[in-house]
Amino acid sequence: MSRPAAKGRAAAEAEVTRVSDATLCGFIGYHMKRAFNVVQADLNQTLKPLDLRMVTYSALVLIVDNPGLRQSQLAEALDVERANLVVIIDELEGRDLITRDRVPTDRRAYALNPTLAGRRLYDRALEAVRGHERRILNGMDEEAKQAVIRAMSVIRRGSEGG
Amino acid sequence: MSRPAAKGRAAAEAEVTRVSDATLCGFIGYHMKRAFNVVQADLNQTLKPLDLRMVTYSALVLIVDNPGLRQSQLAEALDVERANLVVIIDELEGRDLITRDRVPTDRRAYALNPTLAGRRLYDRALEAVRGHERRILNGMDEEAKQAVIRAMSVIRRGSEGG
DNA sequence: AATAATTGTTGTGATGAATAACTAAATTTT
DNA sequence: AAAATTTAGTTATTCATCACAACAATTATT
Repeated sequence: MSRPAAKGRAAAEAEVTRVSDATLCGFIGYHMKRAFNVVQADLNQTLKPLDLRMVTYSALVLIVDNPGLRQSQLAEALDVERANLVVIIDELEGRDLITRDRVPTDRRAYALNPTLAGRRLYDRALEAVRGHERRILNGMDEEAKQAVIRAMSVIRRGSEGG
Repeated sequence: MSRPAAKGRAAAEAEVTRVSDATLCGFIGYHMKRAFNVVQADLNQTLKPLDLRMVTYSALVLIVDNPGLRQSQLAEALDVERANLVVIIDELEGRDLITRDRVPTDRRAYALNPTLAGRRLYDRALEAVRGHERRILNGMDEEAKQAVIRAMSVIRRGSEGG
């Protein structure tokens, strides 16, 4: 329809010197993926000295901010399967960053609570991640940041209310 | 430092009714991840009827837009390992969407070219993905879109020039 | 000619996410 | 109260993805 067919045919014979991603650049999702790859890579490097990954970091933050929450609540908040959360919690508990406390009123459930070491690591991790964001956003002004947050929220909302 | 310790201790005893992700919401990366998850899920659903995944779709687009490019060029453009690109190309070739043509001037290399079926699927996929973006962006104005693209570019650039 | 580098390929191991099946405990139904 | 259903956490399995090493064929370098 809109694609100039002649160009494609002609170019097929010649050498491709510079690969054009112009079509993909027309999509927001493409830009998001490329940018997020960068963010993820840098964040994981940032967290490596603290022996944390993205998920363990997020889990720790949510546990410190919401002490006493259940594993199922955390799983839902993190958007991971309950089953897959187990190993994450195992890791944090094994490092004495959190405790699994039985809930007297519901003996099926565990209440997750941070230890002192967990809170200390939380503080260190938060500082590190703030630095990471300063680095990757590289002087982006506040207005631009807010615009991104608004846009991301629009995308997230859209998936809820079908 | 800035965290009100008393709140954490007190709340540890009570039930957690609503899980707060306020701390994580302070980070752009968190919003990006959550939003990108939505995008990825919807995009994969969108491409499923065409038997395409994100990577095979991107690969097809780049091959149609850059006919004759080498596998190594495509691998670099897609940011995947040459080794891992092989199976992707195998799939597209197996479905007769592209051809691997030996390059006379360099008999190590293959030139990737779309078939007619490949170009047809390209057109259909592009239309589908445009619909997908319209859906997830849900009436976001052009200015906001451009702001996102600019911001994502800032993040991407930052990772190149160290 | 000898050596090094490049292109595509194969295989493997680590990782992550999705699923089913299970135990224990709570809740609902009968 | 007994039975059935649901829920919380766990285990194991499968599957896809990805990084890495090693390799053959070809080209480039010295």
